[in-house]
Amino acid sequence: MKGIRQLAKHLDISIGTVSRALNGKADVNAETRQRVLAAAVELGYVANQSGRSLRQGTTNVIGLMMESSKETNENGDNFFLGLTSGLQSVLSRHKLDLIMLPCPSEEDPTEYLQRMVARGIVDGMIISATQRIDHRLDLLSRTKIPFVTLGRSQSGGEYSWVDLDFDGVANSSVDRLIAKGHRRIAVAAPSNDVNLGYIFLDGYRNALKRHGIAYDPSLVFRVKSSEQGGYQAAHEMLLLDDRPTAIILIYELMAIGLYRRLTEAGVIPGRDLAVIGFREEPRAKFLQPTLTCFRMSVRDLGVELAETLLATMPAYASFYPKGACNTIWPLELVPGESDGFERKP
Amino acid sequence: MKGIRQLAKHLDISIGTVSRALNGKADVNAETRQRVLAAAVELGYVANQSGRSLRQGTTNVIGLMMESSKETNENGDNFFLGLTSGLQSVLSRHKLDLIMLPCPSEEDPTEYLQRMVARGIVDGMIISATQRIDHRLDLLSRTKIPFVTLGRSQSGGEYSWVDLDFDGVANSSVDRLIAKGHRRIAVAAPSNDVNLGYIFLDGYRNALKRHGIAYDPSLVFRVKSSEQGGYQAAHEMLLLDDRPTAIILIYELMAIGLYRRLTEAGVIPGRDLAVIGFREEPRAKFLQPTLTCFRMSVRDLGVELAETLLATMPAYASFYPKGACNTIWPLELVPGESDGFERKP
DNA sequence: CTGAAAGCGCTTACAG
DNA sequence: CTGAAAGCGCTTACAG
Repeated sequence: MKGIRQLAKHLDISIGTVSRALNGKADVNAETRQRVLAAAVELGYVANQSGRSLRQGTTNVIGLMMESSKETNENGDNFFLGLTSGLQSVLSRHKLDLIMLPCPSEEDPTEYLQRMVARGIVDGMIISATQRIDHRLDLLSRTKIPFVTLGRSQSGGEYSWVDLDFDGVANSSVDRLIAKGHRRIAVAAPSNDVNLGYIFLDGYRNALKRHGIAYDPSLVFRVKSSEQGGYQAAHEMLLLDDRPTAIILIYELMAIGLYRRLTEAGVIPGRDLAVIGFREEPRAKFLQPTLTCFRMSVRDLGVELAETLLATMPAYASFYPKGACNTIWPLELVPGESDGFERKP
Repeated sequence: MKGIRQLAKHLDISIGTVSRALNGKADVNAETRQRVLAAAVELGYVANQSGRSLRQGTTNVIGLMMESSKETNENGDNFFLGLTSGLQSVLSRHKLDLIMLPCPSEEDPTEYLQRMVARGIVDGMIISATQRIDHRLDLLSRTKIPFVTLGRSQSGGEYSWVDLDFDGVANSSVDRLIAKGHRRIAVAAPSNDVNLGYIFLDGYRNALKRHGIAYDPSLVFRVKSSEQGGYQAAHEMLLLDDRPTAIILIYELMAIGLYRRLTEAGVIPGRDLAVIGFREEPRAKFLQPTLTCFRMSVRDLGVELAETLLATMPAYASFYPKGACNTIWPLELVPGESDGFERKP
């Protein structure tokens, strides 16, 4: 005999009372509750999750799906570890636990998610790195499991999401560069189908149009979201006959590789080429000249994501009355020296 | 009605047969099995995990505990993301899933682990960043849940572990520096109670003794395992009257901060000070002069960890006959320019 | 080869 | 305030 039965026997009361005492139900004698609580600590009893879940239909666990692609791994993206801190600060208020579900790169993400959801180990899901077409969202909508995404998508119908303000970054970058006299402004965008690339490029094209500058596809470098991708973008740019005078990067680590390739070619950022990076990143802090980039709090983003998710879960919605919602997460420009020069006409 | 009951009704057979067919039991008519499998796919049926776990007493899930300290987050340690790839490649052979359990920094790690284990959501645990005294290991030993650690500890009694060869790194670093004429060799070691610091320092002291050099405590800088820690170590070193001529770092990102502080002071690595870094790291690749460091495959380490864990689990031990074991994981020296000069006597 | 039944550990109406 | 009992969804001896 083990579990709650053993504890009940040890206390010589019924398992029902033990359960009620442990779960903080009101209709338990104060003294009984104390005895139960004390015995639970003494014997190290914690309710078996499978038993609870089966009975209650909930697990009190929120899942964060991560695609651990080779690319992500090698570049050491600290984004997820930062997010968890903010997520947990909210979830812990409600005694919810966070688990990270790393999808193997060989496995189809939708099938992996399907399996995880069907097994019933989570009450809600957080999905990141949304693709433009992302069947995971269709799956979650169909299954009716509460979820929130970090990033928009064309899939999944109506749902709650939080996304970075890529449009804002594109606009303020272009405006800033044009104010300094630039007309040929390049972009290094992700080569995969992640949705943020599309949003950013839309913003970029609109911003150019606003300034009456024609869109030139040869100035859009589609590269990996990595340091290597930045190197590649610089490499391709240097091969152009009519080089751009400025470049905007859409991934934080690109700047490192870009600087390296530029340095090899004797092109100095901030003097020969204006560079605006994406998210401010500790690893890019050492760059010389300092990088103009955008600041945001990853932890606060985690808070926002968690609250948005809970708002869609019936059991917690009363705490977060905003309900289902879509949030554009702002980024703040941090001026550096990398785009500090005026372009002479 | 839902779950297996619904599926059985749809097929007009008993739930027992459905279960046996789905679980690949031998005593099922081939045609029946086909029908069941087809229907499961069609209706998107996957067995509820809580139901299975409760009945079987296993969850087919392996947990990887991570302490998401602020320090780790901000430094973007890609180590864990790299590990998961290797871990999963082994676990997936046995249809085991990996989940990452991020312990909030506010919470006591042992209590967090206790809760996760008692809930019964994992069949086995992987513990990293072992402390010299680490109550998590005592807990796991007591609970008799299969586990493996990345890193040794004085706690927990007999158990399986894999650990990097810190002693080897210390020895070959010291030997190498001494061969180049250095006598005053400093070390930047972690300031927290993580066990690897102790092991490394033991190796360092023994290596010095082997060469007849007295141990000088003022040459051991205890700093954070981060870029900032490297900066701090360099800073403290520069304040010394009798400066060392060489320094060994025990964390990969320290090199970045160290270089920065040295550069600020006009001290050139590889000319004025010999530097040996720890693990080879993409983010430190850009350093000039190139860093002498040690190479290892994080993915293969994950493979080793997973196989070591499975060897201790009765259900899988037959596949990994090595049984419980302790492995010292080798690192290979990668010569760079940072310690390339001969020290003049 | 299949079905009927027990039971994994819990929580929660229900009765007292 | 407490106990007895049902039942969450599954797997697995057991009987046929």
